[in-house]
Amino acid sequence: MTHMAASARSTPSDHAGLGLRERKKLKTRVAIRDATYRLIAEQGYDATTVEQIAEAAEVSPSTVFRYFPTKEDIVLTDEYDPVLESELRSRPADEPIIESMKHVITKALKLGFDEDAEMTRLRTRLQVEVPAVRSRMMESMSVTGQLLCRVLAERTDRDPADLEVRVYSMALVGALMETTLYWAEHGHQDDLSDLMTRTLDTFANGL
Amino acid sequence: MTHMAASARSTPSDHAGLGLRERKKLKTRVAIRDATYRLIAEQGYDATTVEQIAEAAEVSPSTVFRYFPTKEDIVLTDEYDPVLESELRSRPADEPIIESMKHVITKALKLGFDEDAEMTRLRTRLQVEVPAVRSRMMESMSVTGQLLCRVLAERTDRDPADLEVRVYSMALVGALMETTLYWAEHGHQDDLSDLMTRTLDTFANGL
DNA sequence: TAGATATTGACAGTGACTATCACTTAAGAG
DNA sequence: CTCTTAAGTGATAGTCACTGTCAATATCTA
Repeated sequence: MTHMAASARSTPSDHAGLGLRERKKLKTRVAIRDATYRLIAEQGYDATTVEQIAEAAEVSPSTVFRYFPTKEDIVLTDEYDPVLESELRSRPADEPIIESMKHVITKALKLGFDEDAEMTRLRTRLQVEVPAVRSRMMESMSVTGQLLCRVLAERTDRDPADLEVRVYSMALVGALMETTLYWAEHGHQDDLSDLMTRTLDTFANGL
Repeated sequence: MTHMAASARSTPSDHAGLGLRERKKLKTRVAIRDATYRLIAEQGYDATTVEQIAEAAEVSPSTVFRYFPTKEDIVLTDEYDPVLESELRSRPADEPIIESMKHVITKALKLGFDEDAEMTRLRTRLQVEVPAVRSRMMESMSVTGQLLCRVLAERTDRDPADLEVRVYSMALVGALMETTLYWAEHGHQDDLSDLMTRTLDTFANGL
């Protein structure tokens, strides 16, 4: 879901009664992400080195890479795919997929989005402006695509590895991603929910 | 079109009556690509450094980067987007887009593909196996997407920047790309034309 | 508290990519 | 044909993302 607009500063299931170790890890993770967003907002993406991020987050560069496999991932990583999946599964099984997506997306935007609109805007702006970030976002597409494959396969009683299921899923994910880019390219002026609705209608009915 | 299967060892409009300079450039370009494919086939993608490529192609590393912006581009770059565009435009304007795509793709596969099946297989295999290559391929999607936007906009008499046009185009390109991946993942055993036909049917009619 | 284990930082790489500059070589004018 | 101009090249020296290793430290468990 990185390619959509859901934000993710605080993880879905924040610090519960975890051990000290886990709590520290979470704190470090958040520290790195916050430092990254701050520095990038100040200096831009390319001008911000991992070393600077490490220093700002008060960890070593090694640690940064232990938490995030690549620099782009610091910006992009979120944990909303599982949420999306369970939300989709909670919709009636005979509802058309497009309808389900409309509901789920609208809900997701209402909830997760207002919560931290600033970061979502920065993130989507980077997706438009920084090739490396866009590229990584597109890779994340295939993960969400696989998720969709599973759900779709279940609903239509097919194999998730079927060509048809995979094609339909990736086409859909591609459509959603393009919508987010469109939104960001136009300065986040439109209402994203409206755009998504238009997208899903186009997807269902053709041009 | 990098994400599709069209190959491109010899450029479409090979060495005509170009000046000596142009001919040399073309030779260098081909030398770099051939060296790259050979080394990668022998040692794998990651184990092959740009330095090795430069040495094998008998140029300096600087020159390699003058010809190709990134290492992935050496593998991926092709020049078939313009061909695709003109072929698409040569179809009757009132033909459904999906039909046009079927014709154009089938034709492209028949022509450009048998010519150098070996390289096409290596290329698509790398798209599956090497994340960096897949990632770059996905970036090239958006270029082909824009191409499709132009053609579609013209046919349907809309603005190529319309959300609907963009969404439809990217969805279609995503579908085609997924098909190529599917083909490569299954060891290139299916007939790619058949797969593409199934894909376009799914795209037109839904799941 | 003692010992197993997880997490970290320091260090030393590798390799893709960039910028600069002098040098060679092809292209065009007279 | 030759001189000028500009294109193309190679060498060099960098930057920075990212990897691997190892010793030190912090947490957990018994």
